[in-house]
Amino acid sequence: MKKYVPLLKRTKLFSGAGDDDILSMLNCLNATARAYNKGEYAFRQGGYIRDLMILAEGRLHIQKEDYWGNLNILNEIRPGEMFGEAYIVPNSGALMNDVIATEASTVLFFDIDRILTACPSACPFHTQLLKNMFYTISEKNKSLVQKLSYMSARSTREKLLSYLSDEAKRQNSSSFSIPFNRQQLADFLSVDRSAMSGELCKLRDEGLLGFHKSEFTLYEV
Amino acid sequence: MKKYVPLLKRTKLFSGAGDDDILSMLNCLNATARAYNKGEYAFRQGGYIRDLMILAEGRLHIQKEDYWGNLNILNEIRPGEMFGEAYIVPNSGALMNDVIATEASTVLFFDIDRILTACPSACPFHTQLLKNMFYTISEKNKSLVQKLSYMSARSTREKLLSYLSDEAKRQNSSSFSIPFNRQQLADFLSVDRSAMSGELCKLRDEGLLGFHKSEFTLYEV
DNA sequence: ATAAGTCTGTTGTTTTTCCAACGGAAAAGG
DNA sequence: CCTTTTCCGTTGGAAAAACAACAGACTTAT
Repeated sequence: MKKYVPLLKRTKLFSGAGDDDILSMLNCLNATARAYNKGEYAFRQGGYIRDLMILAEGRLHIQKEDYWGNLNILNEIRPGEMFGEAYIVPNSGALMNDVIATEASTVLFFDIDRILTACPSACPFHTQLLKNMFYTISEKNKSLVQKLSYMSARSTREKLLSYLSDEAKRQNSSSFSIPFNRQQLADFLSVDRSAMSGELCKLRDEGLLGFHKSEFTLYEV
Repeated sequence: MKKYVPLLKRTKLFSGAGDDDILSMLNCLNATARAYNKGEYAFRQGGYIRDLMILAEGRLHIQKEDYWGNLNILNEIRPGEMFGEAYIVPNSGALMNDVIATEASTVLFFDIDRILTACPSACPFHTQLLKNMFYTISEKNKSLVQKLSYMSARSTREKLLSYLSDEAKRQNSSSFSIPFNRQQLADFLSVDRSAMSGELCKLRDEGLLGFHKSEFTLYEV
């Protein structure tokens, strides 16, 4: 598990921890790792989760397929991100979504009960970890609300503009790249791909933005 | 603050606490209360929050108005529910939403720093409170994802069906009432009211459901 | 290098939603 | 009890999105 220490130091969950802190936490939290191939399902709808997870490397999509087979990407997980925290409440029921590795990925598992039940003496970092976990969930919560605000836009055009301008703000540059291809972006925003593609070109022709593949640039009007 | 103890005992945050626990926590967490009139804004976009809040009585809507004045209800808060947890992360920035009281409401405020920084001896319930808070946020997280799945439906019809069937499941009965009037439901699902109204009647005529005001009944097909 | 497969933009048709407006029913208020 | 306001269903025209299908550019695998 030692090789994950540099990564973990950069995660929000272990923010502020030293190497020693992390090593002792890994032990205290019963950390394990598991690798997934590209395209492999990490979890499926109907399954159960009893751990808190961090993506060490690769990329995961949390997605949902409805009764008629429409696919929707609910969220994208990048290295260092924590996930699964919504399902570790006792009796929270079965998973309602699929988690799929869109690249070869490695996931770290942490025993949730050991996180919430403090080990007073052994881990000096434990209190900070709790704080960090809380902050992380809060931020995720906020980003979910943010996505809800994209989704609540009435038109494809507004969805695109709100998502792209938020992304520009987030990356602190009017030029940025998004982690989706066209189909994935359409699934993320829950719109039709071809209609979205057309709308993107219309926005480009109107001079609001430019793009090449997944690289976008927003222009002042 | 004593009069809120019975309510707080029934909240998720204080689940499992005795009267004494709650009284000492109220003191430890610097709890205060504030009342809002019907229609009054509790918080406005651009403001800042430094407390964790619980709605004691009334009803709040978390809503967002976009540049062109379209109103969207992002969430509804009912008595006993915790809210504001997404904005208490240090440097999390200004509020992006409005919080409005749709009925005369009372809100309880708790000092977040006192929650996260344990007071070892004074409050025996503090550890459990942390656990409860974590569970609560997790559940909220989950319900946000659930709403995202309503929103990701491509048509008004599917949005209605997914929301109503989830609500039936949640209330454990095929007959149930929703906490929205038509306009609010339309805002919640981000669709046009009149179109939604028409779709509802179409669903009724097709025999999938029945309704009277905000009382709905789903029928097997 | 070639072939197979994927990604993206484009077009035309069909379907759905949005919007504005109206009237009746119900609720609220005096 | 009467007036005013809100709520809800309905309609028709305008606008937008969904859908299906296709062709060129680019990737990947052999």
